[in-house]
Amino acid sequence: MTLTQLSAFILVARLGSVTAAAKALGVSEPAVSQALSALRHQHDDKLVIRSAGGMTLTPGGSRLLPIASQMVALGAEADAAVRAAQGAAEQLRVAVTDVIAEFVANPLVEAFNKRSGESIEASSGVAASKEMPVLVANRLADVALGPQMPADTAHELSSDPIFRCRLVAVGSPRVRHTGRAAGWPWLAGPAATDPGSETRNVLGKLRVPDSAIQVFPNQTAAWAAAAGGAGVAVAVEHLVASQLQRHELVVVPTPVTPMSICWHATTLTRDRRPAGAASLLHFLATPQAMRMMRSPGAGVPATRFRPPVYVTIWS
Amino acid sequence: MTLTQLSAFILVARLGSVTAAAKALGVSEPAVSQALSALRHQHDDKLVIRSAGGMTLTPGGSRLLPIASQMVALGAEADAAVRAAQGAAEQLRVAVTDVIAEFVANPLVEAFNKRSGESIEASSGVAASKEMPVLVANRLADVALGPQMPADTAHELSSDPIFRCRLVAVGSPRVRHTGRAAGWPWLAGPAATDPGSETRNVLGKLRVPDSAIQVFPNQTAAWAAAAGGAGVAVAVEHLVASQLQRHELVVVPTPVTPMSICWHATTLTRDRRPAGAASLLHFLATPQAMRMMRSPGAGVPATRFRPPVYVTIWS
DNA sequence: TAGCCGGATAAGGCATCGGTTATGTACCCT
DNA sequence: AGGGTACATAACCGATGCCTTATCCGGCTA
Repeated sequence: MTLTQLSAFILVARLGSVTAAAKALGVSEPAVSQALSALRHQHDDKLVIRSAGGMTLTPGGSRLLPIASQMVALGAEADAAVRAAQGAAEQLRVAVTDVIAEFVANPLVEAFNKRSGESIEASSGVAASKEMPVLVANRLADVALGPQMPADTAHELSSDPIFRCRLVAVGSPRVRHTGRAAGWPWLAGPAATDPGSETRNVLGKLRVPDSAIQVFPNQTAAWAAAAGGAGVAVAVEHLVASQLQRHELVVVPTPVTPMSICWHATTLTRDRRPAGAASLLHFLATPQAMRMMRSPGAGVPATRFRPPVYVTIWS
Repeated sequence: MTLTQLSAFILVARLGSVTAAAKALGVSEPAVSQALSALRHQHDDKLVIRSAGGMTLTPGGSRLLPIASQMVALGAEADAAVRAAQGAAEQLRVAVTDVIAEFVANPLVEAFNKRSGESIEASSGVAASKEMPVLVANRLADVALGPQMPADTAHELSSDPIFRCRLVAVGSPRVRHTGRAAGWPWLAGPAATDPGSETRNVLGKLRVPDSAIQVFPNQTAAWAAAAGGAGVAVAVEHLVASQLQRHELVVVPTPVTPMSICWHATTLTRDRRPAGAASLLHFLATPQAMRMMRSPGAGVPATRFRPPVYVTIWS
């Protein structure tokens, strides 16, 4: 499976014709046909089949197309990325958990970039807690912000505390939540799907069944739904401070909350840590960074906004 | 640049040693050394250099590593995806704008999947409005939900209205917004960075400068900040109904709002439309779907939640 | 300074890729 | 049924990929 073969397949799928694809690629028709044949043999699937109105995708082909597309796109991107890096700023990749991504990652990264001038360019990506040690150990991320990492067997990683806060359960002031917490309807952000997250930890300790958890596309939406009376949500206390103050939400006591937690920054051990990572760790200890972690939901200027990227690993 | 070469590079970067990488791959040391050499020549960058404590990445190499990683991972995924598709459900890819993704895409897709039994498996991805025609025309998405698409020159696409609603500006009831709208602080979700979105359209018509726009990671967060008095936000009226009713937000009049808009579903023209797409269009016209688009922010069960995926195109 | 270790390079062999031209075969359309 | 269009296959060939063994070179250490 080579990139040229995939390109041929993509064009056939997009244009609905082998000959058109060949013309687009500037090669003979059998060249494309053969590339297709190679892919078909390897995957043991026709991928595209003749039908009225051009070649159409088989189920297998329609799965392959987006993947192939991305691979080819990445191939082009690879070239550009390396070229752009010649004499460019050091790049710092920060993996963060879902909650941190939603509330503090963007302003934090933005401030760090501004502070370090043109020399470092940090960017953040969302990752599951369980993946973070792997991401950092394998150099796919330089720093991870999230729960404390278990001491690494090979002593390759170090986890430093950066911010202490409390987890609480919150609900609408107009609804009384009584009885066993496991029986309440629970509302959560994507963090609830991360087995290593503190949110998940709380739900687990309360023995809340999956069927009682409604997951929202982001944490703020879950809290808004809780304010509307739809159920109870796990929240980082200081991040809902304004809703608590305005009495849109109230704290609901449970057997395990309030719970003290501490965000940690995980990196390689000091000797093998890149300069940018060390610099970020230093920044995280400044009053400016503390202030940003404490005050939730500051936006970033339109020109600097980056949509969240989900980081993936390959095992 | 082949996948084997990239794999070799990845392992060298991760393990910090050519020989270790060779051992891991089960080949001789010159094999990986040579693969590395090929990449270095192609990109005209050393990528990894000898240094104390193993091979370390150059700036170029550190840009390449995540891309290479993803390519190799996708290579493995491709195989699995096609195999899994043999005799599996038809896959329907729905591209949606940011606002739709945040509020209605998940419940809608979930309900559609349930309704169509095991035969169709729909999934949604976020895309910029401008990219949607390209995504659909190139078979990278089967259906796009968003603003109306301009009539396609080649008459390949058709855009059908599915839901009519109103855009308003909202702010805190405790703050008076007077004077020119362009002077107010504006709070927005990622939609503000999509040049083709209705939100962007409103901000443009009001001549709000970029510097006056704070972008939040999601729309709900922007509204929460507006409720806190930080500024004014563009909102789809029925999606903030509950906040309006609870008087956390009030409508702020502007010269261009309230503005009537209409969400559209864009697909290939009927004759070349896949069966699943036709089925979804039909579903979108049902009262059940209408209800879901009208009532904002329903969560989905934990087991069915999918984090948002940003769809990209390759030109 | 000699020796060693780890990476780079050289040279050679086999397989595959990626292209060509020529030919076969399925399907649509009078 | 016949012709035309479009995809698949065959046969061939040069370039490259990918692996081997052998050798070279640059740093570190005894």
